[in-house]
Amino acid sequence: MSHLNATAISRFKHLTQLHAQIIQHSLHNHNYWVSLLISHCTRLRAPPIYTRRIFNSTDQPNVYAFTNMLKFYSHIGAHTDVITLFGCLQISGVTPDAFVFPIVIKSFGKDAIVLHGHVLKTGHQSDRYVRNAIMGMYAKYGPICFARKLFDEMSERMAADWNSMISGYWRWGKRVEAHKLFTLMPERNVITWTAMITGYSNIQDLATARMYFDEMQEKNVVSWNAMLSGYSQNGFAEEAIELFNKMISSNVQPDETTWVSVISSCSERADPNLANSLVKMLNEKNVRLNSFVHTALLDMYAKCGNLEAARKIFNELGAFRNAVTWNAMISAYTRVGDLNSARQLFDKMPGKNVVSWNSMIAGYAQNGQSTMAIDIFKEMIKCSTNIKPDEVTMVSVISACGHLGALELGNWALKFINENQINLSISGYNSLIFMYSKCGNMKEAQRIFNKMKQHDVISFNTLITGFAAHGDGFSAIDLIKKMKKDGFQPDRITYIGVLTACSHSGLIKEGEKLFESIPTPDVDHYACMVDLLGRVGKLDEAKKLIEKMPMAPHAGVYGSLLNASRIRKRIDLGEFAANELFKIEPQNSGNYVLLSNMYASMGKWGNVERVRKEMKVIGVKKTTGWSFVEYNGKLHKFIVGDKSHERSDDIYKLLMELRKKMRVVGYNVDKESVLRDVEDEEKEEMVGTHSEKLAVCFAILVSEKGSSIRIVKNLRVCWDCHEAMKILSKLEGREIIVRDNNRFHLFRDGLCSCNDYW
DNA sequence: GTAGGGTTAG
Repeated sequence: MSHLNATAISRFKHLTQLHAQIIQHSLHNHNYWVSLLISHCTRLRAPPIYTRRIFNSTDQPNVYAFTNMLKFYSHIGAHTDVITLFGCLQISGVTPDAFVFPIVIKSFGKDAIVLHGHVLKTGHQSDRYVRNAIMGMYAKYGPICFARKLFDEMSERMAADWNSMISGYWRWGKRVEAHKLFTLMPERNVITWTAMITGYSNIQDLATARMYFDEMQEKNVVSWNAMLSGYSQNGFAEEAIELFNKMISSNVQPDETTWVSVISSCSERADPNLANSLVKMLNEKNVRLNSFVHTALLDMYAKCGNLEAARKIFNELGAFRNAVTWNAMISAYTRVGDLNSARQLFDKMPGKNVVSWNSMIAGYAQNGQSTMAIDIFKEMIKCSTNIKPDEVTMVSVISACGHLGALELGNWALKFINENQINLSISGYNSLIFMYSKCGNMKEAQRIFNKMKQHDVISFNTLITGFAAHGDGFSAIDLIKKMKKDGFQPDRITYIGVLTACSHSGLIKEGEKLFESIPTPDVDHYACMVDLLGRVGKLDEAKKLIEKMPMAPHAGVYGSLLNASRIRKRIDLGEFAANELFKIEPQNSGNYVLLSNMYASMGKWGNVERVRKEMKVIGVKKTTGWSFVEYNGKLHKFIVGDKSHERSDDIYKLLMELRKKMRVVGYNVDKESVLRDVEDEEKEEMVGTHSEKLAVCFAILVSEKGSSIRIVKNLRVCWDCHEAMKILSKLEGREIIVRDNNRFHLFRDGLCSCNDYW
């Protein structure tokens, strides 16, 4: 045994050399050699199974063997193995020494609190490292005041004690205390400074972080990485890349962590050229890449639009794939709208975590598949008991409910949030504001807004857009005033919202004043102004504004003019606008329909016919409209000509009855076309979609008498059905609320709340 | 044996 040489082992660079030694020598009951070999396994990153076999080869491991094995597990982050092995240690009757506790405390995480008493009993608290570990545990997991108490009780402190305390304060958001300790600390080291950089980065104060970075005397690669990741995680991609270049020219060798940060900044920029140059550098330097770097690269390729390269990395990673790798690939697919590929991966993925579910839910929600988003959320809470939805999940779900106008579902989701004590941040509350606005409940939307302790620009924009959809111009104007008073700078969305609100309430003076106040109005703001002028009947001014625009008008500009021309029956301008639209977007059927509706509303059926023929020649297909009603927590969807709904027969029967009833009260059914035969698809197609009639009938069938009827539809409420809803509201004696893409129309007693058809 | 830096989802 004597020729097994400790110095020789410490020079080994490869596991195979170690392996040869182990085979040559019988290691039974030789704890010294076992401990030594395990410590080299740690150094050489040996596989856990291999290392454990060495440990197991001794019948009675002593405290050194245990310590080194624990160290090995701790080093690779196998915390459950540390905990189990510590259990073995206690059972085997070996007395743990002071060396064991810091390792074990770290792996126990917040449960290490149970070890505190243990330590006191064994008297190990006199050991400075054990003391530091206990204090660090309280600093990390709280209560932070316990950590401070231990800190104050220390007669002499190591730098590590100060550093643990400082980063503990940062972790608990106590900037002032962290800073105070920093100034009090007698001998600050590189770790102290790095902790300050990270602290300020995490509260998004990059300027101060950079101040500390520039001021520190001695920097190592970790300090550079701290600054770099501060930039990259807060969206300062330019700064990150600049700092990285500086790092290279300062001759600091980047490590894997560096690459991860830089690559992720490059992903954010989505710049393929930059991506290529980074990959070139990686190849030149011939660096070892771990799975973090690979995943970052995968994400970078995906965000730069190279899905094949991303998938190639994914495939090549094979057994080295982890949950993050899978998630990155899944969202790569959802990002481009390839939900099928995303779903395929998702279904195959082992060990899904909350991010996997969130990616899939958000993927559906952002690609217009709100119903699917909610379905998969239901599946999530049904089949995975160990994965809890978090705020991100709920933001997607709530926003999906908003898009659907599904109030019952939205309330259910909110109840879920409360019952599961999910904390909401600003964006969580913003999604609630969005949902209630979209569901027509502005009171609740406002209540949530007022309840929020902090707002951001999006909070204001969401509520303003809600007011706009409800035609509440005054509230929108009040809100932009409050916004400025609170010190928020309105952005382009804010102005679009307020202008739209003015437009929907006919506030021409206020709108014009606001338009003047926009620092750099863009094409969308011009479109809003054209819409506003059009709605108040100043169509010629609208056309003049278009001619004066400093940029090329887009479809929205002419669309507004066309719509106004239709309402005001200005054939000349309508035809002008329509012709421009046909040039810009020849395949958009909506424009043809608008034009033909204009003709129809003036009884010019010949022209209607002409447009219809033109559509056929060009090959434009009218997109089918759908409407739905939320009933009993379920969404009931209706499409013209589709009779698959279970109550279909009753619905059509009711439609006939209503038609009779109308004749009795004196409406000309054919003229008003309210209940025109839905089988007449050709005419149906020309004058607009009437799926909402089916939806209304369903709602009449299932809802209580006297209650209001709420419908969501995916196309603009057209002239025809607008009239139909007015009449129906009178006939039925109740409110009908229709939400088309972003407008609310409240029909009551034969009138509509909106200003479209004055 | 202690303290500081990393990839994915809204």
